[in-house]
Amino acid sequence: MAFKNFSPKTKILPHSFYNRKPTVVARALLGTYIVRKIGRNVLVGKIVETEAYLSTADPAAHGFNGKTNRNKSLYKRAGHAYVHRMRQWHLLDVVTEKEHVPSSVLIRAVEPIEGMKIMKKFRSIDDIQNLTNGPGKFCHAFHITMELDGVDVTREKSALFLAAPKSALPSKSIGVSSRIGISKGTEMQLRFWIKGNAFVSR
DNA sequence: AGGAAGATCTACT
DNA sequence: GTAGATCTTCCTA
Repeated sequence: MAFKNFSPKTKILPHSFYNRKPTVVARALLGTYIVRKIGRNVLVGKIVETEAYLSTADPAAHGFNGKTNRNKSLYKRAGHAYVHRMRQWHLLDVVTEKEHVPSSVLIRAVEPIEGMKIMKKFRSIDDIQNLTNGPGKFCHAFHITMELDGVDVTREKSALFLAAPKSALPSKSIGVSSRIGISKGTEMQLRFWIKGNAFVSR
């Protein structure tokens, strides 16, 4: 597989990376690479915006009212994908903390790194700026569907996994605000993004 | 059964 | 800045 902007030798993020508080993981995920394999094609994006969801202490978290058929992947071990639908869109979380604790980090936006042609095809648009700068748009561009719900993202053979950046992001360059699009838990400062990055959703 | 709610997006003013 | 499209799940609002 030929890459221009991404080395496939980059280290995959292990289970221990995710097995921490969602606030810690949400910050640590900024600048990491998300890799989506579709047949012979590979899409790569750099994560530039995340939100933390805090298990049963957080009224905006999907696990707040307990386990259902829809959110059951949230209760898996850290490092699994939780995919759900929001109207006609899909949204992607990665599960954090230990098994049976429904905390997670929502991937809100990425910067396209590899496979932009395919992303454009999935999105049916040509504007790179508008390809992945929101949680629904990103999942559309990366063809993240319910098939990926519950997938282990710590395995390189999975259709979806995450890889570490070359160098860590200085904490100075991380912006913090309240979360977007929710009606409860809006007072908590749980949204994080890379300051100045053009692919942050707003 | 049926309806409301929901971690969105686009197109309009 | 706001309205409307649109789809699945869950609870009876």
